Amino acid sequence: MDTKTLCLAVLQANPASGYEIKKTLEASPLSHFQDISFGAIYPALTWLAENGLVTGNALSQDKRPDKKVYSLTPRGLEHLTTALSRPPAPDRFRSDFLLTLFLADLVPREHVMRIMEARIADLEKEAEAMRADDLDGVSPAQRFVHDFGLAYYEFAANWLRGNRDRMKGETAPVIAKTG
Amino acid sequence: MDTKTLCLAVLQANPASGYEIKKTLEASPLSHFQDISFGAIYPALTWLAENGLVTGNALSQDKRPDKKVYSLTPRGLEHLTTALSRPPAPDRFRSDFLLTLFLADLVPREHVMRIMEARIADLEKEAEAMRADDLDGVSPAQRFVHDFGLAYYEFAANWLRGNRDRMKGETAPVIAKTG
DNA sequence: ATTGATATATATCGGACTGATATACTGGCT
DNA sequence: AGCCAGTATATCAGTCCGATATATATCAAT
Repeated sequence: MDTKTLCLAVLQANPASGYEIKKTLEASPLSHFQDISFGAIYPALTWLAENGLVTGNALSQDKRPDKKVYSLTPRGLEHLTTALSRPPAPDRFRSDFLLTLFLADLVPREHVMRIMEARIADLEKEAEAMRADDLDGVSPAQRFVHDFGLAYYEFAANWLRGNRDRMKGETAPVIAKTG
Repeated sequence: MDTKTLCLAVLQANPASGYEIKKTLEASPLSHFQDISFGAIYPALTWLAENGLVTGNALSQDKRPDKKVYSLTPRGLEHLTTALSRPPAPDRFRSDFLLTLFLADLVPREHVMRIMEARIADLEKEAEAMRADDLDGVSPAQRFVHDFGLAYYEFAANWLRGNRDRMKGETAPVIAKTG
């Protein structure tokens, strides 16, 4: 989804500022499958406010920088549900790690095995963190997304652990030609 | 990786035109983890040629549009190996499908279950296609990436199949606040 | 006490990338 | 004859990321 829709998705649950939208998303199980940067959030919120999909209240805060808290309007909710009603785009899985493995013969094999170990450790750390997540008061839908994320990290870590020795030997790099 | 490096990665195996670079990547097991558009390839190739990382020969073809075939130079290979020697960026998993599941209460439940079935079917179709891949003459490194891709599709399809009934009931959507 | 790190908060901007579109020719199918 | 798919390059608007700037507050360590 684009940044606008993603902002609406977060605001649908609670009014929030741009900063809070990002932090909320990062704290949610959705963080493993969706991300947005500040550079995209602030222009998106301005656009959404100008077009009546959100309303913004500027809060002069006690001892903090000013905060602009945005709330979803009926039109914003309609935009969101319309977007969710369309068939979702295919998932996108981008991995520089697997690109490096694919071209493993161009770099020292120790380097390849080093990043392999590092990636396995990362995945296990991620899984460990998700197992520690507090799921009280979390809806079944959110739990479903959480559990899929956890299951993925466990799957990936286990698969790499069980297959890493296949990358120990020498190989001959070729990307097959088309036709 | 950026488009330039990805082009070099494909050219490292065989000289190719921009069009062929895209087709080659699409036919490779890497296609599940890396992608590039024509809009990025052609400017990248021009830059790479101007900076001596590739050499380009314009081929006036028999009965086809002209073709510019690019080859890797020693400097290009060096750029590629340097890029591969750096610790790879974290993987990125972007899923509008899981966003829709996360916000399942905002849309009719039948719609949710419909896209669930569709996604499971897609994943199984993808796995089926990969099982049919011809792996003769494919290097162990490429086979590794291929097998991980296949294992992922199988994992995802099986997990969703085993858990989809959890999405059948009603839920109450909330994205937890930070702090 | 002061430095440095971290957190809250918004904003802008260059560079990069996607997706759509334009152009142009070939070949096969109906 | 008409249409779609394939080969081939190129451009462009819209979008997004990552870095940077600005300003303030808190808290730990020196």
